[in-house]
Amino acid sequence: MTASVPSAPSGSADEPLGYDPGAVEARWRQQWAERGTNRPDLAEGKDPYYALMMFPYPSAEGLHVGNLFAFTGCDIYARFRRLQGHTVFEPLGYDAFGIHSENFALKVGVHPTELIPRNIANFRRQLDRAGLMVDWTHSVDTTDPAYYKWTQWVFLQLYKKGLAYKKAGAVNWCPSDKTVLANEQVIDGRCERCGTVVEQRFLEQWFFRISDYSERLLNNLDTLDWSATTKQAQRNWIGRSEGARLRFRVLPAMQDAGSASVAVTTETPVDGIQVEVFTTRPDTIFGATYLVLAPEHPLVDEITTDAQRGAVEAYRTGAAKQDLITRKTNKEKTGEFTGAFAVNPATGEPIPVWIADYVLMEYGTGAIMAVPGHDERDYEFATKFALPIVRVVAGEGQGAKTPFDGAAYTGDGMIVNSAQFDGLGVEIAKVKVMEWIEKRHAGTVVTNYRLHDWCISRQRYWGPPIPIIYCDDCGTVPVPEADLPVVLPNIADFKPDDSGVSPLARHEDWYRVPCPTCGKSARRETDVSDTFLDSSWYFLRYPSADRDDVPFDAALTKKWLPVTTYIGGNEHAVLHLLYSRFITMVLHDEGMLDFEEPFTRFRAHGLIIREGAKMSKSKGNVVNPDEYIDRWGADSFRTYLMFLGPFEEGGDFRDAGISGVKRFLDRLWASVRDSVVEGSPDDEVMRKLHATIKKVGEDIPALSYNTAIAAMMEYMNVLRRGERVCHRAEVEPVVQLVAPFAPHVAEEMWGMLGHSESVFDSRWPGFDEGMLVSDTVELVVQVSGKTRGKVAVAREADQAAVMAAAMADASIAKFVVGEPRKIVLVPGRILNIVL
RNA sequence: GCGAGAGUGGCGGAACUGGUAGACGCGCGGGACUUAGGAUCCCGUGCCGCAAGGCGUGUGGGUUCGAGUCCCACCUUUCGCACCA
Repeated sequence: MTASVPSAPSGSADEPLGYDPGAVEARWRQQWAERGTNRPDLAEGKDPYYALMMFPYPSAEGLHVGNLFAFTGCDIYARFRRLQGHTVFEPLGYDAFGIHSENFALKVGVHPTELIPRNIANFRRQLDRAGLMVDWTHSVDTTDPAYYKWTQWVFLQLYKKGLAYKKAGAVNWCPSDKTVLANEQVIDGRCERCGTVVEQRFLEQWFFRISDYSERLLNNLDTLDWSATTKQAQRNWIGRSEGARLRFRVLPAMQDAGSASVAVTTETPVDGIQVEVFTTRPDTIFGATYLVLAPEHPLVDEITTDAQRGAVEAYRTGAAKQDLITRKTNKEKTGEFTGAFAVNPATGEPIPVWIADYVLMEYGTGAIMAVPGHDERDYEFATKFALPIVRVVAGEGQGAKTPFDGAAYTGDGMIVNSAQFDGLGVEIAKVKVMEWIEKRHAGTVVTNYRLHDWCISRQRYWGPPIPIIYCDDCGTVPVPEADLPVVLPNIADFKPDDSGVSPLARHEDWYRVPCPTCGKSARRETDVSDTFLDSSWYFLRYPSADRDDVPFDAALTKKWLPVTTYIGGNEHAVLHLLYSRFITMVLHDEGMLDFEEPFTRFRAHGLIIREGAKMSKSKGNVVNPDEYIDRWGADSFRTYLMFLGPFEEGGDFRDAGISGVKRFLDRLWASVRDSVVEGSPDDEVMRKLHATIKKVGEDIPALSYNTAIAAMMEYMNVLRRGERVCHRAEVEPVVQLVAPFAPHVAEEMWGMLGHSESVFDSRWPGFDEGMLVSDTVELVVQVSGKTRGKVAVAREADQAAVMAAAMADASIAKFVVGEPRKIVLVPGRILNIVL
């Protein structure tokens, strides 16, 4: 490519400024493709840098500006690293399986196998003109059998390790999507996708034992360079709490509960029925005045007395029928007495056993010891049902007999009414009580996690079939790896029904297969897997995307992974990242990966809003990238997106704003075009240039793109002040600074400066520290803390010299009446004369 | 309720370990060049005031020579989690 100056935009022959982005960008897209500029040598490249962005779901609406915002942010970072000398791998693919695609296909009546390639083609067209440094020779499409073959392989690795299991259980069922949802997909009792109230159903589901990894998933967070909010979100989700499991012996059914105490001994707690509870407050055990079981608790039947059976059954039926939304939002306490009593292992007293829906079967043991004095929920319940409330913790100014003032006391304090533990602080008491409990075999210290196992089966069509075959003789048989992929058949009737099984179950010709072990007629699993499984390992696939013999090549993986920087949306801060970490840990434990955390650095980008409002189709305020790129060019569009606000916070897209960015690029382009090599660069301009190189080089790694752009604009203002002719040395480095943001026009300008190689094969400019300091400095002068002016003094000027300079300025001196009480001089910054 | 964050001009947003608040851009006002300009260039633009000057970073206190920045109390708001024992 020789240096060339394109003709001025059409219809404006006298146009003094401004390039034609349409022509420039098309030319450089073609150049990049021909030269292979964006294809790193994965095998040989030095200093590898893996820049990953969350791959998009290729929707029918096309690329969203939010996608482009994220991708551009990642691309700028990647291009910057390349300019610094790294071999940068920046892949992109499509997350095209899942309910979202399938529902859309159903809505428009087009089969997903037709729809998805069409959407992908459109995405690719849009992505191509966005100027991303993507290596399209290493892409993935999760719906491609060449990809999901290995998704199924991942399932088999977990299955082999005993980490995939099938379990019948209560699942969340969305009556609208007609499918099972993961707990994570239920928000406030509603389907996160369609908002329909979720029902409970009992189905056989495949689960992954992610809960076995709770502790590692939690502890490893400390080693990761992730934003604090993302780490916190993961911590909350994993939900570790330290506590204890305590066993309460249930007394045999009695006619008269009042006489129970005579039968109580605590010496033989292992006999008979016991209820195990989870608590984080073992220190309050002396205040446990009743037990509560979840309505679904398996022991309820056994312990309920004949007299109470009717009432208990009625309550359980009511609770079961209740959908999750009422159960979780209705805070009014309800419950029923089982008629049974258990022994408080600390006091030896009998306490009633209740059932109530405020106790959840999924958490802890599904049973609690109620300490109404020191737990708000228990207090409310005890008040409503007239159960005894005992104080066992006394706070500041409280004693053993201080009555409750309408609420539980949940604060810190001293243990009271608890025999030998009286007088201890709450934290010490937790330890001492548990020592005592453990000695008496009434319980153990445990750590509890909220994280549940990951339900990966979906009774849907548009996903990878789970590679399992059921044989009457051999039982559950994994599909041999050699037989992968289990190809998703192209069926016309892919609409789910409420039978609780996948549409694939209607196709015997597909599911009827010989058993891989014995050869007898057997049946395939007809469920498909969760989309989150597709995306839990795709980053491993990219470098090896052209290999069909292995999921990921060992040498390439060793070289390129873990991902150096991962950029994506906060909406995936919990699930996708957690699942990816889990799968990576499992493969690590199998010896297939030498790292257990896939993403060394993760940053979540912010959200783009439009004119102060959220973008939505219904409001009709969605930004269509095509229109803006047509009008302003991709370079201006990219740079404007980054200029809106801090990358990690997002910004407010206003149509008017983009013109300022185009003007900036036009000015730079004109300065380069008109630059000369004769003479020498201006000192002041060069000082500003070096300061700008420093600032941009610091801002980009911090993802502070908006201020980097502002710094370059500021430099342009200095550079062009007085319409001077620019020296080439004053503009050449700026082309490199702007290149990550506006890659096409940067290439164009680089060519205009006489370079034949891509600007991205040049090296990021250095700066000279010596250029950043000058001999004189401007010092702000304050009088009693109020700014009154500024004086120019030598850099090393001492206090006397600075004072003299200040007093020489009449507009400052007039405020200094009398003798200063104190003079504060911060060299290079400020002089404060205190009167 | 718990956890994390955020409140700065007409607007988006700057401000390093406390040191000229409002960089940069939009918008707006004025000017230049023009038949014209939604093109380009220059100047101005926090508020009050003719000026000198005063007032200003959600509110009220505090620390300091000096506070957008630190401390205390409160208000508003965004995002997670939420009957998790």
